[in-house]
Formats: sequence, structure tokens, C-alpha cells
Amino acid sequence: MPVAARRRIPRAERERQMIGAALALFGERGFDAVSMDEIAERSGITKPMLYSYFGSKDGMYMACIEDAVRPMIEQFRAAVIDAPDPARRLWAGARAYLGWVDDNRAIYSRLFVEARARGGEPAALVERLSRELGSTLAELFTRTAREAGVAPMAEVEAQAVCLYGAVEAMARWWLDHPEVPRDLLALRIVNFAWMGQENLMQGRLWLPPPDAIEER
Amino acid sequence: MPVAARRRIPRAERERQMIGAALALFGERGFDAVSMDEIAERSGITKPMLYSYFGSKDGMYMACIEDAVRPMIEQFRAAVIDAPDPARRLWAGARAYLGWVDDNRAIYSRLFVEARARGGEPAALVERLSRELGSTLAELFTRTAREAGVAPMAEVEAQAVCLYGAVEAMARWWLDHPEVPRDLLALRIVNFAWMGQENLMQGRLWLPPPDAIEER
Amino acid sequence: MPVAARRRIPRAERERQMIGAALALFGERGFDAVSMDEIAERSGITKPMLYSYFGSKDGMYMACIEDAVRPMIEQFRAAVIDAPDPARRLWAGARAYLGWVDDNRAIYSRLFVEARARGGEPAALVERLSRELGSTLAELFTRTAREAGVAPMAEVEAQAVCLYGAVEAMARWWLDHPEVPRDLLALRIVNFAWMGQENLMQGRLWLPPPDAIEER
Amino acid sequence: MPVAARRRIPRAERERQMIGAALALFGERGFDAVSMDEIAERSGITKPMLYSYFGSKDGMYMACIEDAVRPMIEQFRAAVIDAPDPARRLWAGARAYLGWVDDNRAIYSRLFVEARARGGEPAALVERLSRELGSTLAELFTRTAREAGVAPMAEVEAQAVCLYGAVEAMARWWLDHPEVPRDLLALRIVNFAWMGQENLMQGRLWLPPPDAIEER
DNA sequence: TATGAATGAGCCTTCATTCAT
DNA sequence: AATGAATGAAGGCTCATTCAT
Repeated sequence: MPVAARRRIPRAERERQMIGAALALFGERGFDAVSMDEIAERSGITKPMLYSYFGSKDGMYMACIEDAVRPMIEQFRAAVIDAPDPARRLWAGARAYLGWVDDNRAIYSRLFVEARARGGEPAALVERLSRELGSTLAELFTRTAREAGVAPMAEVEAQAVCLYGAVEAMARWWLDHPEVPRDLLALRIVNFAWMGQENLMQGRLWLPPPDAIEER
Repeated sequence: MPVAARRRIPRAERERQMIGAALALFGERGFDAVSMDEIAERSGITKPMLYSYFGSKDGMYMACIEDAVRPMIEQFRAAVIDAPDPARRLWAGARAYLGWVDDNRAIYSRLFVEARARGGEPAALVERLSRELGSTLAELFTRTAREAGVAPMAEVEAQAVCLYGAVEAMARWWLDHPEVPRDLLALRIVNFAWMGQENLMQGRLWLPPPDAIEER
Repeated sequence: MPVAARRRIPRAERERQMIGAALALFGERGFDAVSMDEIAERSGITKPMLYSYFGSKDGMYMACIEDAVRPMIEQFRAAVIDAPDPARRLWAGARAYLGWVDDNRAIYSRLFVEARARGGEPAALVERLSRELGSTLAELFTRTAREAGVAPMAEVEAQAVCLYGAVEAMARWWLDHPEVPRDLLALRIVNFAWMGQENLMQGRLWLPPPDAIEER
Repeated sequence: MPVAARRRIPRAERERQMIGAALALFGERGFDAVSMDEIAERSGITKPMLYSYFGSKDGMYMACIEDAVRPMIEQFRAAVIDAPDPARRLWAGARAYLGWVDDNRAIYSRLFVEARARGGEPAALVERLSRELGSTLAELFTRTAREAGVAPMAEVEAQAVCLYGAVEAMARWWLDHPEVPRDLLALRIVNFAWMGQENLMQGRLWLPPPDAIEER
């Protein structure tokens, strides 16, 4: 009944209202614990409008994810591209990623992790977004390898996966240790990843001793 | 009905029946898509019994998680303790973890990942279990440092977190690339982690150039 | 946009567009399964226009019924009036009716039958239309009786009702047996109705034996 | 909250309660205008019970139809079987059918007619029930033909369809003319159908004049 | 102990209908 | 005259949870 709400509002703005409310709620309590009714009430827009804009609850969820995650990817990309050498690229990337996590703690822990677990289209979206990040990382490693005068290894993807996992774990851990400054975390990540990379780049591989390789 | 068939089934066995059925269902379709009715039907035990044993659906879920994850922790511990030197410890630990993942793909991807995302008590349980793993890892690093004649750094926990994240990421990635043999994954993990660790153990740290440290 | 394309479309044509779309949809899926949104989309005319022309979904439905059934009544009338003798009148009428059913199978089974079942104004309309048909039939019988030199019985209406029921039943049955040729159906109807009528016209009535008439 | 309602009540009785309420409502207002909530309230039983017993609204509807129509079929069969000669069989059958319609006016006009129009499983059920009636009618005709010393015609089914249609039409017409006594209706039906049959049984067929059979 | 039967609550979705422009 | 945007109101269905036996 708010007369103001019935006024016609440009499509884009309405969308922002709805996504804002939904993002907050999903962040607070997770997908299943939030009902479309609540989102409608919180955004001051009626339910049929939500459906008209997003089609379904999953659609709404995906819009939120996209809306929240996309900027992070951009930030990350920008940070990484500008850095002059491998280690600094890592450093910049880690900082960018953690910076976003810092700004979006609730959202991060909910959307990014939960959506993947729920399956369905939202999970596919997150997967797609993750792959975007992953490919950026892979480029990073490939470039590094090339600069080091080493042919890009087939292992590049695996290294990227490990790195991304390490960073995510750090971010998750950070949620429970907010007092640790971001740069310290970034520093640790770089040490973990780069100092290892450095050796790998020189072709030094550890191989398991023969007697350790046997039956599964 | 034959008296024998109606004999009271010992508590432990009942419990195994229920958890078995629930674990299978949760693994197949995830927490939300499984109803208590289904678990009752599949296990052949009536719903009030489920509630009498586990108190709630969350309780049931937690019992499943515990039941599935506990053995993995034991395997991991055993593998790590028996290995003679740092690198091999890593190698053995990674193999043990991945071996369990391999045997429990559905369960792993559902329970371990999903439960964390859902929040609430089950997430807390998973966190607790993860921490058990983490502390084992931390011990690993501490021991390694001591053996290398280096005082255990404050960084030990962070390194463990990174390692665990990298391993989890590898495991998750493995779900989509089942054709890659486990030992290759383990090898990659060791190279990623250990070859980096080796340098760190020698006290060589990378520090960001002064001009890169500034405002957030 | 080209000015020509935007020219005001005469009311009658608009109406035909809307009714065409609505009739097709109602025929395909029935009243309840069709939404005003769909009709708007299919006809390319916006919803408020639909409401401005027909007032409500029921109104729209009634317009469709009228539009579809009216021609049949005309055809039927024309066919019946032209025939020279009673039997041939029946024959012509049955053929006309079945011919229309044949051309409008979907619409017939949906609109004519369904509308009656749904009640409300649309049912009343169908009833009115049916009565028009019925009165034509009654005229038929009356004329026949008079030609036979018999005073029109009070039974005329009842006979018309029976006949109409028989014809409708045949038409309904036809929907499931489309391979039967129309003329065979018409022939059967005539034999059923006329050969009975012939006897009645001669004043031969069957009366139930006295012992069969008692309390209900 | 009625304490009495929470008492455990034998399955059969509960079912009667629910079907009673549903039948009344469906009869009063038709399928679409009745909600499961209303049925629950009127029967004093909660909605989940309705679903546990009948599975869906359609299932509930079908149970009502079956419950209402089955007795009529039995009555009809019994009446027809006991009658000694063809005309009296018709008479008895018509009276039985109309007797049931009389007792179930609301239900008749709604369920029997509406269900057929709605399609889906309920329509299929009505079709099945109608076929039961139809086959009884066909037997009737076949028996009559045999008794008359005539080989049963291929037309038997068509005649049964016509008859059934005529009777239904009469019943429908009766809904609007309740003052007409049942036996008069039955008498009219018999005259319409039997007096025609009599001639057919003697092999006298009307054939359309050659000039009336041409293109469609 | 063990269960069949029962329930309160809530969720996603859709629709006919009408403002505000 | 014509429309995009908005809404109030239900509706069917499912679920976790608990009596009464």
C-alpha cells in the first residue's frame, strides 16, 4: 500500500532494490532459510514483481551471485594485470581477492560456498565464475613460467587449482580470525605459493622414493 | 509373525541401519532434497524411532557426517605418523586423504562441502572435524621444522591452512577429472607444498617491495 | 516506426485478432489452463486492451463461444429449412451439425462441453445457444407432426431433447472414433430417431405394464 | 485443535468424512472453485491428511466420483437384469438412472459432466465408468436383438451411444424442470428409444434418397 | 519399545485484474 | 487509445515434528 512504491520506477533501480534486499538476506541466513516473501517484504516490492524480474527463487539467487562476485573478478584481474613481476602479481592478486572477501564476509561465506554445494543452475553459475578466476590464474602461471625462461608445464592448471584452494582456505580461516591484517595473509600466501614456485621454475621436482610407489 | 524375526535388534545395529540409509540418501541428493519420511522408508525404521535416536534431522545429518569422516581422519593420522621424513609424510597424508575421497566421492562432495555451506550445528561439526585434520597437519609442520633445526614459526598454522585448502581444492577438482590417477595428484600437491616449504625452512622469505605496501 | 504500421486498427479487426488467438488457446488447452497473459501475447495485443474489449476472462470466453457456435446454428438452420420431408430434414440437420463438429473438433470438445460444466455466465450462454438449437429442433418436430396430420403433442419438446442428446453423444463418441465417416453417423442417428418417430407419429405408444408403476 | 479430531479414527471412517465434505463442496461449486483448504476445514481434518489419503486434488476428486457414481451403476445393473422383456428393461433402466440423478442432482451435474470436460485422470475415470454403463446398455440391446430373433447388428454400439445420450440429455433437462415426475421422463425415453428399436428390429431401415448423398 | 496417524506452518508460484503514464 | 508495471489473493503441496496407542 505504500503509495510511493506503486510509482513507476525505472527497471534498473527496481532491480537494485530487490538484489540489495535479497543479497543481504541470503548472506545472513542462506538460501533455504530465506523465503521469497521475506525478500519481497524487505525490498518493499511485491512477490509477483520478483518473479517477473527473476523468474524463480533460483534465478533471484543467481542474480545475487553474479552481482556480488562479478566485481571481485574485475578487481582481481585489474590488480594482477598491472603488476610487473611474478611475485608481485601473486601479491596483488591475493590482496585483491582478500580485499573483496573483507568487504563481503557474510556474502562470501554463503553465496560462493553454499551455491556450489546446492547444485543446479546456481552451482553451474558459480562454477563458471570460478573458472573465470581460474583461467586468470592459469594465465598468471603461464606468463610467469615463460618469463622464467621455462616452457609452460602441463602442471600449470594443477598449480592454479592448488593456489586457488589455498587462498580460499585462507579466506575461510580469516572469517574466524578477523584480527589478522589482510596484508599478513597475503604475505603468507605468497610465501606458500611463490617460494615453492620458484623452485619448481628451476626444474627441481621432488619425486617420491621408489619404495613409496606401490599398490594403491 | 515368527518370534525370531521380531526379536529386538541391538541399538548399535539399528543405528547402523539408519545411518546407512541416511548417508546413501544424503549422498545422492543432498540435505534438503531428502525427507525424513524417505530415510524412514529406506531404512525400514519408523520415523519416531529416528527422532528418538537422533533428535532431529540436523542430528541425523551430523551422525552421518561423523560416521563418514571419522575413518578418514584415522587413516590420515596413521599414514602420516608412520612416514619417516617430511616429504614422505606429506606424500602419505595426501594419498590417504585422496584415497578416502576416492572411496566416498558422492559423500565427500555432498556432506563435507554442503554441510559447511548450510551453517548451523552441522557446519560446526564439520569445522570441528576439519580442525582435527588441521591440527594434525600443524603437528606435521612443527615436527618438520624442528627436524630441520628451525624453530617452529608462528606461521605454522597458516601454512597448514594453505596446505589443507590446496588439498581440498585438488580433491574438488578431481571430482570433475576422475581419470587423473591419485598418485599424480598427490605428487602435484607435494611439489606445490613441499618445494615451497623447503625454501621457507631455510628462512628465505619473499617480501613485497616497499612501494607495493600502501593503503588498502 | 513507419506511420502506416502504427495506424489505428478498426475495432472489428482487433476483435477478430483477439478472439482468434483466444479461441485457438482455449481449444488447445481449456479455459483454466490458459492465462490472459498468453492470450495477450499470442494476439499481440496488450492485456488492458483485452479487458477494455471483453471486461473479464469470462467475457472473453463467452465471445469465443458465441463466435464459434453461431455459424453452426446458422448452418444447421439453413440445412433443415431447405429439406423437403421429415426424414430428410433430420438427415440434413444431423449432417450439418456433425459437419461443424468435424471442422471444430478441438473447439467443440473444449468450449461446448467444458463451458457447460464450469457453470457461471459462460454456461448460461451455452445453454442459451443450445436452446436456440433445441427450438429449431422443436419446430422441426412440430412441422413433421402437422404434416403427418397429427396434432403436435406436448411431447414435442421432450423428443427434441432426446434427439439433441443422442446427436451430442454421437458427436462426442465420434471424437474417439474419427475414422467413422460422417454420413454413417448421420444415418445411424436418423434411424435411431426417425424410425422411432414414425411409430410415435402413428399414435402407437408403449405403456409400462401396470405392475411396473409403483412408488419410487 | 478439536481434541476429538485428534483421536485416532479408523481409516474407513475418516475416508467417509473427507469424501463427504469434498463431495458436497465439489457438488456445490465445481472443481476449480473448491480449494483443498476448504475441504480440510469442512471435514475437520487437516490438509496433510487429505494428501496422505488421496495424494492430490485430482485424486480426491476421483475418489468422490467413484464414490458417487458406483452405486448408480449397481442400481442400474440390478434394475435392468431383473426385468423380463426388452421394453421393461429399458423402462427399469431409465427409472434407475433417473432415480439416481434425482438423489444426486448437484453432484450429477457437476462431477459427471464437469470431470469429463476437464480432462486428465478424472476424465479417464469418468470415461471408464461411462463405459461400464455403456457395456451394460450394449448387452441390453444385444439381448433384445437375440430375443427378437435378429442377429445382433454391428449398430448395437451406436444405438447404445444414442440412447445413453438421450437419457443424459433428459436428465440434464430435468435439472431445469424438476416438477416433471420421473416416471413421465422414463416413459418418454422408452417411447423415443423403444418404438424406434422395434422397427429396426424388423429390419426396416431408412436410407437417404440418392440425391442427398454427395460431396461433404 | 515402537508406530500409524495427525498437524501447524510455510513455501514457491501463478493469475486475474488495474493503476500511472 | 494504449501500455508497461504493479499487486492482492490464493492455491496446491510438502515437511519436520509429535501425539495416542
